[in-house]
Amino acid sequence: MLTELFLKGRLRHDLNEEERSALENAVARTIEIRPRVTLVERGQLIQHSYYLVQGTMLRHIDDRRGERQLVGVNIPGDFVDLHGYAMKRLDHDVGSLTGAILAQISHRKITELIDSYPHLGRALWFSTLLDAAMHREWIFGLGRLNAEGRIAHLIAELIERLRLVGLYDGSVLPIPLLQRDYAEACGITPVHANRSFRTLRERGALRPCGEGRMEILDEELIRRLGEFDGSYLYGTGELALRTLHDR
Amino acid sequence: MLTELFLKGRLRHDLNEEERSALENAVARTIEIRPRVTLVERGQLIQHSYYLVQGTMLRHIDDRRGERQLVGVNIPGDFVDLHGYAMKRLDHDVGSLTGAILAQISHRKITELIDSYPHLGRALWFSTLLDAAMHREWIFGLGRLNAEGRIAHLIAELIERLRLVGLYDGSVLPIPLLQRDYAEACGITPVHANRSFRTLRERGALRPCGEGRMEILDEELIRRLGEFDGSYLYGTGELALRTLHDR
DNA sequence: GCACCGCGCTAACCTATGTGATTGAGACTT
DNA sequence: AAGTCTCAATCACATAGGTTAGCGCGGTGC
Repeated sequence: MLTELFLKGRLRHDLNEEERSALENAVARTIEIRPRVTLVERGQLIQHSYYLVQGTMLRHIDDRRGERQLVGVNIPGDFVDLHGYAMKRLDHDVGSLTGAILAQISHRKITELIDSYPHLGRALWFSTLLDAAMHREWIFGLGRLNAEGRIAHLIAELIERLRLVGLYDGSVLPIPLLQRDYAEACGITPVHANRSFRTLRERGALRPCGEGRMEILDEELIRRLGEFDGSYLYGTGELALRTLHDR
Repeated sequence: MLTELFLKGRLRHDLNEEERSALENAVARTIEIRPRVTLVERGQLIQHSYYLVQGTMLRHIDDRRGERQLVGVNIPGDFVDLHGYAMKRLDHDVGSLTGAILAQISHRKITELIDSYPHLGRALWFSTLLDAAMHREWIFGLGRLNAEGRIAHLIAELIERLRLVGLYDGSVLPIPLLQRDYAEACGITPVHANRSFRTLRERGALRPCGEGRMEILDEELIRRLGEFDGSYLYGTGELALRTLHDR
């Protein structure tokens, strides 16, 4: 099943079988793309959205000088541009970090899904609001943490999100971000990202383990340095749904 | 009419009379609150959302040490916590900057609205995605601009948003943010916010004009310093809807 | 086999921003 | 009238992070 990870660990148990298979059947086709290619460009009129089945995608805004600011990272189970459904044009670019497999769903189908399954509609809405919650947390990190904390926060978030969808093995962060990518996400220079990774290494928090991946040695420390509290991911914790969604 | 500013300058002409009056009739009551009070607290279970009729509201995340990071500013025409409809608990606090008037709409009513007027449902969704687009732009600003640029970007955004809803008179920014508020929004210290305002003043970009308000002397300069391009507000410009929304 | 290139890594130096303290104006209390 | 706040405005000093340059390693192309 392509969409089995959608909202996994979140509203999962709140989507019934009918809704889930309707979502599954809405997929027009799957596409496979290579690493570091652009999937959706800012400003382009879109009629489909993409659900990420495998791989990692990056979302970014570029400034005049071509400097890139990451505004989001997507992992399997995420829609990468569902907000494009209501917006029709994105304000940012979406591209692959690794090779990736995506399921394409037309906006027409999404309208049908929402009309037929109002609760699924709210789940789709919810998933775009999760993005917004992550954005807010990134704003917090950029505004209040130093470089080391920002990197730690990002890593802690990725670990937690991977864990929610069952893709974290407890030791290796399976996302091959370059130090440049961390720099572009954290609003620092690659040189300073390197410095920060050195101190993280020296503290025994993590170490590189080839192919751009990180071995996580002390997740608790990473969370502390990043002042990370994952409740904003609405998986577990104080913000998660504790009662059945109002259907 | 309470909700006349909702999506004004955006999808406005895309809401028909029936939808608009349905929204208007969904308002249970209006409340008035005083300056600098909390309206919705992080984590609290909510059953209503609030639409801002008058005044300015601030949304913020606080860290362990009580340091506050603003994650959004709301002006009349905005829902301040519509995302609470799908999330049930907010990941951040919402409070007033000035005295404010808000229209309360119960989540039950919102469900009815969406079920009866699918297009209005998408408009509501769209409005929460506008928030997300602003979040992304703030991430960009925090990541890529220096202190002066961040302040300029924030001011340029506020001007543009006020203009879209017809609340900008072309010269005074009618939002009495303190320098501390700018600092909390821009991830800098109040001392540095003060320095940055001095250089903005010296450049002839703006000047304070009492009650915490700013007189805008050179909007073009402010936009340039903040690398501001308002298309992400989906009002005018390359991202705005140019065709009728798919109903 | 050699040249190249991207990436991680480091050092020396410079600058933007943080820190801590002080001052004065205006509003509000008592 | 005196005391107390809060906020804008500074200053002197400390430091996180930017800049520029360079090195080595591994992959890739010729």
